[in-house]
Amino acid sequence: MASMGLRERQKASRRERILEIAKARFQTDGYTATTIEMIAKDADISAVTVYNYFDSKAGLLLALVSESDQLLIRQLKAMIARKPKNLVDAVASFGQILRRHAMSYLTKSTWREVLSASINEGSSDFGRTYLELDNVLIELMHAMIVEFQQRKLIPEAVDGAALADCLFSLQNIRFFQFIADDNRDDEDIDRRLRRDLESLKAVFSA
Amino acid sequence: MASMGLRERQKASRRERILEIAKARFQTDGYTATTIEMIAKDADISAVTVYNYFDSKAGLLLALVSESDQLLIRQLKAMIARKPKNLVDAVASFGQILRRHAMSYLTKSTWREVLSASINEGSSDFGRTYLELDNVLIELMHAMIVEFQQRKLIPEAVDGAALADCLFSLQNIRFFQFIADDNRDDEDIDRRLRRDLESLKAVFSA
DNA sequence: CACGAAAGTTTTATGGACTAAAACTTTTGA
DNA sequence: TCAAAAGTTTTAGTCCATAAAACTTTCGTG
Repeated sequence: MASMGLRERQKASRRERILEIAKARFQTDGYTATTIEMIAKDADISAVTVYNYFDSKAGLLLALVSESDQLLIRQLKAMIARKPKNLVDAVASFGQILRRHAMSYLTKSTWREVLSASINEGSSDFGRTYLELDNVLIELMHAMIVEFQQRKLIPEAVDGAALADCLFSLQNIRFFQFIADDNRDDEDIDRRLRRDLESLKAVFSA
Repeated sequence: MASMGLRERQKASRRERILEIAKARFQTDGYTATTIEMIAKDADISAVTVYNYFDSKAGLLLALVSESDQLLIRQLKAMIARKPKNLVDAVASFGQILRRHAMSYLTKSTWREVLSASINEGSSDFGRTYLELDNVLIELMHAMIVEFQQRKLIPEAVDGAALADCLFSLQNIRFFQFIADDNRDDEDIDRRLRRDLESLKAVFSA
């Protein structure tokens, strides 16, 4: 924006610069091994200034994660546009896209930092950013369900928003479990999520 | 065990002593305000020795949490013995007991420390202890479902173990959300969990 | 354009979690 | 009784995070 004063422009560009440098560092040295001091030195600023822009080291990480969101959202939209045949497949694909996207971006260990910080700092910037992110995904799930309703594969009477929230949450806790355990692979979780949905179908269709 | 040598007995009693002292400190001063140094000083040992017994400050906290488990399990068993009328009520009660028990024991802020550490340290002692804890609860949920099947309220054909895992997980993520947000109260979550189950019933009964 | 206020940055100092290594003490078993 | 094993303490250090004071840059206004 040309309307910004010098101060504002400097602030924005410095923020970008910190993010770029942090990203490079995280990728080459890993999250835990890179220190705030390193990032500050690379950026020719003091460590305290980094804290001026980001709440915490994990906050810096989240800012990077949310950058990758646009891509994830596009992938999910593409999947929805492909009109999955049934709800189980749709939710399973949703989860799979999320997991694969996550793994293409960060290691499980680094994701654990993100998730753990997202719980611990519910009130901070970090927490809020993360919640927004989830809300976007819930919205997508909702859009998907509405499509199913339009195709008459789900009754109109069902509360789409409530269902979206619930199915997203179910998918999300399986994502947590995926991230928490290094020995659990994508297919493992896929099977489990499908089994979840089949079990629910089995109880509630009675 | 009388068969233990002096060394082993000392080790066990010192561990107990640290736990007791930590519990007292956490209760009077709160989790974040108490330092490992304080606990060590109270116990007349060095801070490093505390780390010799527990992986981390959060690990100390978890050891305390798991002490309270026996009570929780008894409450859940009592609820199951009361033969709830339907699955929705049963799962909702399950969640409610968990939340109330949690709140009677620690503040949300302290629970956030527990949960965030449980994700971050999936491999450590901490993570394993926490997983075991969840498994016990899943087993209880399973027992409850088996009862429902015996009472012919759920078809025999349903995979009880899978369903238990799924319903527990759903309940659990709502617990996470309860803990993550100071402004969300027990009833709030109760409504949401019921709505989840009703939505699922609505889709899958078609 | 000059000057004071506002915003932003750096320096300095501090606290606390956690780790590693070396020195020391106690227990144990032969 | 004595040496090895186990456990503890001291010491020293790294890093995250925060606070306060001093300093520099930008901005709006007369």
